Amino acid sequence: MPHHNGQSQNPLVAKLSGFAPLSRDDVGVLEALCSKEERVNAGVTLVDEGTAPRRGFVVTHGLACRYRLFADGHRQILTLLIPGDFYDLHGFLLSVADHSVVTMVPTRLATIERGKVFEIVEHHPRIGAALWWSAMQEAAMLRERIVVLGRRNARARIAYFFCELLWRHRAIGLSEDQTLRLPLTQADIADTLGLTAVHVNRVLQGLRREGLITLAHRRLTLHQVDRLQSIAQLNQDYLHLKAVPAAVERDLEGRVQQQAAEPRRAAGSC
Amino acid sequence: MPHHNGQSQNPLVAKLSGFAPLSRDDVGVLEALCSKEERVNAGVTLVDEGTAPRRGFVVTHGLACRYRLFADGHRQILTLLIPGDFYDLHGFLLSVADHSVVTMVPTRLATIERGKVFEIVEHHPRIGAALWWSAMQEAAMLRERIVVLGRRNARARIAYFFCELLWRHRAIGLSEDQTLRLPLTQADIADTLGLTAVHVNRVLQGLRREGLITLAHRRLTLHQVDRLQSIAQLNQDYLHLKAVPAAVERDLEGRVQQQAAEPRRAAGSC
DNA sequence: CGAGGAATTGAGTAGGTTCAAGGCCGGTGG
DNA sequence: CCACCGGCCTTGAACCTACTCAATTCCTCG
Repeated sequence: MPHHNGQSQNPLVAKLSGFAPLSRDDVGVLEALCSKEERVNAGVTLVDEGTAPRRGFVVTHGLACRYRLFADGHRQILTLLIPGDFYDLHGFLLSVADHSVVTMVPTRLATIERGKVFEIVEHHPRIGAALWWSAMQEAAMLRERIVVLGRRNARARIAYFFCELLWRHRAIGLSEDQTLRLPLTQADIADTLGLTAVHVNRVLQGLRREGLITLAHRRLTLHQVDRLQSIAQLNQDYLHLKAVPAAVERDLEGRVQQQAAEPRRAAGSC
Repeated sequence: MPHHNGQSQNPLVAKLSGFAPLSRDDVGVLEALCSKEERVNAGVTLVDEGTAPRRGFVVTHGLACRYRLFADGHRQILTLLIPGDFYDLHGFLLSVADHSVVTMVPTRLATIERGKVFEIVEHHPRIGAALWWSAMQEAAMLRERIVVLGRRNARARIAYFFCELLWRHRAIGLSEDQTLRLPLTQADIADTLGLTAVHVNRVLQGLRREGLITLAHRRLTLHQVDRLQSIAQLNQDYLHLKAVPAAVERDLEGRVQQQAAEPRRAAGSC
């Protein structure tokens, strides 16, 4: 059972490998899925709230965000899309997008043909399982944001945000040590965390003064991750970014074998 | 093509019917799924953060909530589970629950056997599609909460919360007119919206004074839904609670037929 | 080198919290 | 049927976090 282990160059593979053990074949399929990259400038709207999105995509390089804009000019960033993250992977033809997506730096995408993912999942149950876990983790992150916005002050929100970013970047092999690329303005951070740019500025200065972070030239370094985690009141393992628990792996193997023995059975995943 | 239309007594059927047209057979399967009800008192912990949840369930009567508790005694309610809502329907053996679930009134549940849903979905693509849409709508609601907590004041948060509740209750046939059962304390509302009970109290008084709501004896009435929606800065149709767009129905029919013609194909759903 | 976005700083304000006390109401037991 | 009890709601006052508005400086990029 030849499973892929180390971190791939391909961020999608790296991310999904964290959720389920992928075979060499699985990896090939995912790499093929990302092969036709498209380059997009910074500030390009990929999905426009209120219109029907054309098709899904995977971010392979760069950075984008989902956001909502309001009449009064306020903005709320919902999630960042870093390499390996995707939008409407299943091509579910939303009639109307309830939020927009925009690139924040020059970015590369692989657009996904409608229906393609269903096909893949059918023949690659491990990919299906990984996508399921990925969706569950995404939901867990949304819930965590609700907690953060509902019950944490600015300092804790920012500490949380930085810790989350570090972990996500590590999961796709984009952060050796405690440093990562962060091409966000303070206004972007504010819009992510429900704060104002002015206040973000002041809190960042505090964190810098205490030697907890360095943030300059679009690079963020967390000097004391453990202290930041405690400021964020962060529950170490909420993120499901850890290796898939052994029980689940056994479960998956069971289903894979079942499928082999009984070809009609659906892959129990999408 | 005999599809079920009107609102069923069964809240799960009513809810899923809003997402995809269900056949008589589909409805029967869902009703069977909910047949073994279990009665639970108020204040019973169904899932305990930090432990492995035993199994998934559907709420058939009553009210529960997902929440997180903190060392300092603060609480954040993540989502309410009203009839028709479910927890871990797919029985995905989470190694550790990242939040707790507790009943808020005497409640009836149907517990779901592990693997059962995979089986059902395999043979009932319309149910699979409906569950997919349900999951997407749940994610949309989580995103909306992020917006509400990030960028709205207390008055708008509460107006939003009440509008959402009304719509959700209507979707399952639990609200004629503009009234619904709301057995929450002001502290519960505060914990849902990231506020304090004291402040919720003051804002509620304002809404009452303006004749916008009545909230007493565990019953909530919205007297001017349109005005409340505008206070909430609510985008009418974000909720995906509307009828499934025609395009998606066509798509579903396509896939259903495809499956009939080519039995090996997975149902593209779970 | 100039221009424009981003970061920084200051001062005043507001929305919401905190702490604390009192009143209401529903349910329970005598 | 009434009295009691505990949880919930209500009110007041002081405080504080974060916002707003505005001006200045710093960077970065062309």
